[in-house]
Amino acid sequence: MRLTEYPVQGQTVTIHVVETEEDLPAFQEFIYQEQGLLAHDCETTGLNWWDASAGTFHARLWQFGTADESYVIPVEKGLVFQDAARWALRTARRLIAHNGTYDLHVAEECLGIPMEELAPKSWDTKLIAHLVDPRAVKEQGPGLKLEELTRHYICKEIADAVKGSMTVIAAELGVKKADVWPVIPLQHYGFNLYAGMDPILAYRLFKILMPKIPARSRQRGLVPWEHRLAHICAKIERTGYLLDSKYAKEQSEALGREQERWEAVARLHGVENVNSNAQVIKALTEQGAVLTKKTKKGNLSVDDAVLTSIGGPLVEAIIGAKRANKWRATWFDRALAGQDQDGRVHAAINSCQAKSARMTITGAVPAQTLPAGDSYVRHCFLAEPGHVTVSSDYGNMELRVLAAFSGDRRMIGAFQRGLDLHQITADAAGVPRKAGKGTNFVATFGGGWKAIVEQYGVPEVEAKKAVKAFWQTYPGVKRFSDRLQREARRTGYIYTGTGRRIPVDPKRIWAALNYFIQSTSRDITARALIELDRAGYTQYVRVPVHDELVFSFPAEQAEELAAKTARIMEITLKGLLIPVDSEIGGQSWGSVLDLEASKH
DNA sequence: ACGCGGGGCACC
DNA sequence: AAACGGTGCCCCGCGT
Repeated sequence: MRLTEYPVQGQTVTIHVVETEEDLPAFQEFIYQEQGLLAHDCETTGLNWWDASAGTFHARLWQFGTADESYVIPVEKGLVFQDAARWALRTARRLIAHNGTYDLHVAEECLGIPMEELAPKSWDTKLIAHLVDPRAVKEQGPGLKLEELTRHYICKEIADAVKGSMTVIAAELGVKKADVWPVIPLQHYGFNLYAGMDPILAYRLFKILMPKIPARSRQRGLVPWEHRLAHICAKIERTGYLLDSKYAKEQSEALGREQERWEAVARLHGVENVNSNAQVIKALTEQGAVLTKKTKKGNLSVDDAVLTSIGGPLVEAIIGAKRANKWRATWFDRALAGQDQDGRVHAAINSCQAKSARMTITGAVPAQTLPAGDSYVRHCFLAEPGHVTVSSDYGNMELRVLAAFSGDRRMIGAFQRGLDLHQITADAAGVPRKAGKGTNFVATFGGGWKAIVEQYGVPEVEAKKAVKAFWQTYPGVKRFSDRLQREARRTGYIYTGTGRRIPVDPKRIWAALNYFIQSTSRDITARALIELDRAGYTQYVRVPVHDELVFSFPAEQAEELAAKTARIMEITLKGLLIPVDSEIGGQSWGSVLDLEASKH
């Protein structure tokens, strides 16, 4: 056993590094003592937990700790150490981890503990931190990463040391930082120190953050609710999504050829690198184009709108090459790179991530950013053999949430009678429906007439009229927005419909309404996932996409299951239904879009 | 070599 | 009175 002492907040913490079997009794004694509440963490060879069965991923260290003591177990060394870690995880009555979803996957894949066993007794400091303050570091918030939270709530020096330690080790070993995890010697001093600190920090954060959870959030039950949701998302991650790798490869190659063709054309016109805006600006200026549009930082802009307005063969080549490259790399190559042994891909579903608590879905299935207009990319993702894809989405979710919580009679009445809200707004202003629709959406963002002009291509006169009409037509919405802004000005926060507290920047006070709408809407989808899980449907869920759930259902029961799950998803808020519409497609996700397109 | 900000673009 | 809300990722260019 190797002992290292380290100063934290004026106290000394002790890290015990287990080296041999003889060290294990002391570890077991520690677990017996502290089994009521234990923090844990693991270090692995990479991040692709789904590759464990392929032998290209494994756990190296497993760490357990309290506020001032931790044990580092070298599980890579052999079964006896794995047994010890497994026993400790099973013995603990409550577990704390930071971003514990990951550790649950690793415990399942590498130690054989079903996540269903650990999840009910697990607490995640990332979720708790989000309930306390969801802001990212770049908006002056604490952030959500362990290192960021350590910096904000514990101390800067330790955060810097932890962040810097792996960089130092990588330099020392002469490898890139990203490649250090599988090659660093198991007994490396700095590695064990870094690893041993993590559960200590997580434990301390747990103690610091729990009392800071807003009373209303706690009373409304958000703490267990978010944990339950995170576990459901972990199960969806585990299931993964079947990839049509043949199709993905074909499309990737076709896009690669297209990219090369366009790049050759661009070179003929003097642009070596189409992704270099500096080169593009230089070449276009030399051609005589006059660039006027500026970026946010005041540089010359060469975005799609600018390029399209100039036109010509060079512009065509630049747009074509950039698009082909981005689509190939972002959608097809990313999916192909993430395949497991069974040809499935596993998204990372960050169940509570954005300021509004919206999920983000990253990795091999970036579900929230897949092109929605055509089915080209979504054809990659397949329901199981013999299954079909079903997409169920909420209709007008955000506007209905606004109507329900604002209590605006006219907006509620329009939805209840099945009227066209966009037309109502348009008629009130005497403008085309397009301007009315744009206004309805932009108003919920806190936007003004300029946004409607830019986003919807509506003439300035119409946009101005429509915005004015919106606030006059829906006075309840105005009162609701004003009330939220007053609350935000007075306290710095708003509370959502589910009791979640969201900070509002006083310099952007108009955002209060959108935070309420966006976050409350997110919680409606989250509630659907929880209710579907209770009813046993999680196995069929492939991805959540804000106001939509994508399912893989056995073909012969698809209609029945689609109907049953849609009824579970639906909810009535203050008397107003948030309806769900299900589309039953073929095997691929893309086929649902094709079906919708053919209807129109 | 790496991190990061900026630009651009994919989405709800 | 008006106010564009929330993301992730690819790429470049620059600073360390």
